[in-house]
Amino acid sequence: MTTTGQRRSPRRTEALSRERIVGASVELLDAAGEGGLTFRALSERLATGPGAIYHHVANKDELLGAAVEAVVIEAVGAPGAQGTPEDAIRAVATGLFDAADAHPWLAPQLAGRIARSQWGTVVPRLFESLGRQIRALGAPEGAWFTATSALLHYILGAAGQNATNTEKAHALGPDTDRAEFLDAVSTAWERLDPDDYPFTRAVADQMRGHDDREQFLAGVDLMLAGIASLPPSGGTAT
Amino acid sequence: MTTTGQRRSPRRTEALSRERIVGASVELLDAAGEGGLTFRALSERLATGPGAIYHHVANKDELLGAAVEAVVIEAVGAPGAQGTPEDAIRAVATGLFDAADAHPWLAPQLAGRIARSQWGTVVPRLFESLGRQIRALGAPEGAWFTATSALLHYILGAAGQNATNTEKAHALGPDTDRAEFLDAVSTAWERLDPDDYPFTRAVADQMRGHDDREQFLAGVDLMLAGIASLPPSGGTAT
DNA sequence: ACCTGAACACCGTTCAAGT
DNA sequence: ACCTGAACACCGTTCAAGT
Repeated sequence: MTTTGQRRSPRRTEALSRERIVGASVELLDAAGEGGLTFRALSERLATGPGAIYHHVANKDELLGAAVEAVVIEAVGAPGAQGTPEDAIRAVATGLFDAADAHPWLAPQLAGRIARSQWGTVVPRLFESLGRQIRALGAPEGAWFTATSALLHYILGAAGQNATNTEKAHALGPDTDRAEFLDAVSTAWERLDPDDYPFTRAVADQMRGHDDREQFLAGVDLMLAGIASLPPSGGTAT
Repeated sequence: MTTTGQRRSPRRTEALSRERIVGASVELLDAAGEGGLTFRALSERLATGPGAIYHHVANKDELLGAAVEAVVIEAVGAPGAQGTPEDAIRAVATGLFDAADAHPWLAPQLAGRIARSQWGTVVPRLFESLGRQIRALGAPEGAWFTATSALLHYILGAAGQNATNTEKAHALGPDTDRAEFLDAVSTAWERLDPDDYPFTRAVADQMRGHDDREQFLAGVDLMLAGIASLPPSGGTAT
């Protein structure tokens, strides 16, 4: 009957909750990569035993999925995008691009989950927000599904690749920046066998000195151009 | 080089080799999924101890990478494609599509490896064979890299998704075929909240009764249309 | 109801010892 | 050089026991 709330207050500093567990998981993943997320490391960080976590989360796969969702939802947020459909699509794309860059474990995780159709709530969300804009763009109805999933696959794939470039550049040493790393990659490409890899060699120089974000958005625009070029209706004849 | 040679024949049924190990790994992955590949299960199948494998393979990650490569190389094979560049691209695409369908672990593995830039020898190979055709298509040089990686990301993403559909359909029971499974998915989509998911609901009906391979190739054609619509040169202005 | 933490059934990997 | 297989240092997960 003392103090403010007179319900027996928890003695522990903070009660365990799914939210707190997911938050700590994201921190662990950011700090130590995918291998860093362990029920033991997690329970130590939360000052409990490993078994306690199972009261809030079914298993590790669900926990990883929840971490993915938390990060993606924070990144793309509310649909409140203004401007043209193209702008709205670019906003979703850059949101994922930046999130993948900030959380290097994100893109491989998300790509793997999509490939396994473990969609959770986040894939339908992304699909929906991209698809609405494709519809607004006036794409023929028969192409909606194809165009939306092509766009989503590209965004995730390219965002992930960029994130890994960042990571590998850092791994080469704190002084090494992206440009230096990309230069190393394109030099390696230029050393490929001219008979087996003529195209890759020809393209190697394009990697050098190109802004990744710009390259990424050029890819998005390429897809938009493809969509815009579709005949106005009934593409999927049978 | 078979038994004919009279060099002291090994007493064991067959000497261990990287090739045999990779072959057994693919069998294990096909039979029991990604979790089925274990150094213990593998060594049992090969009638050795787990330690023996390390004489031919550095670690599990390399082993998985080798399994991916073996399957992909068998699928897309030699570049000897004839016909138009479009046909050659479709040949690579359907090769990967079928391989992903036959080996459900392939697409998630490959997607994850690309996202982590663990390219091995197979990603450059795919990149090269797709890129050559994009060049042959007359795409502007500034778009080669972007167009090729967009195409590769789409192919892997969509092929993986299809493979999972096959798997999940089988999991529902041997009698359940794809059409039945896709029907269940689109019914679920139609039950989504009309306020939050208007687009996904609108698209749900398209899933029903559509041939997956056809849908997949429609996506490839969409990308080709985007590439064809590019201005003839110097797209990447700065 | 929630938490504890020892215990279980596995892993990948190593390494002395064999041939 | 190649193989053996016990041993090591981990995992995710469970579960009796506590509060």
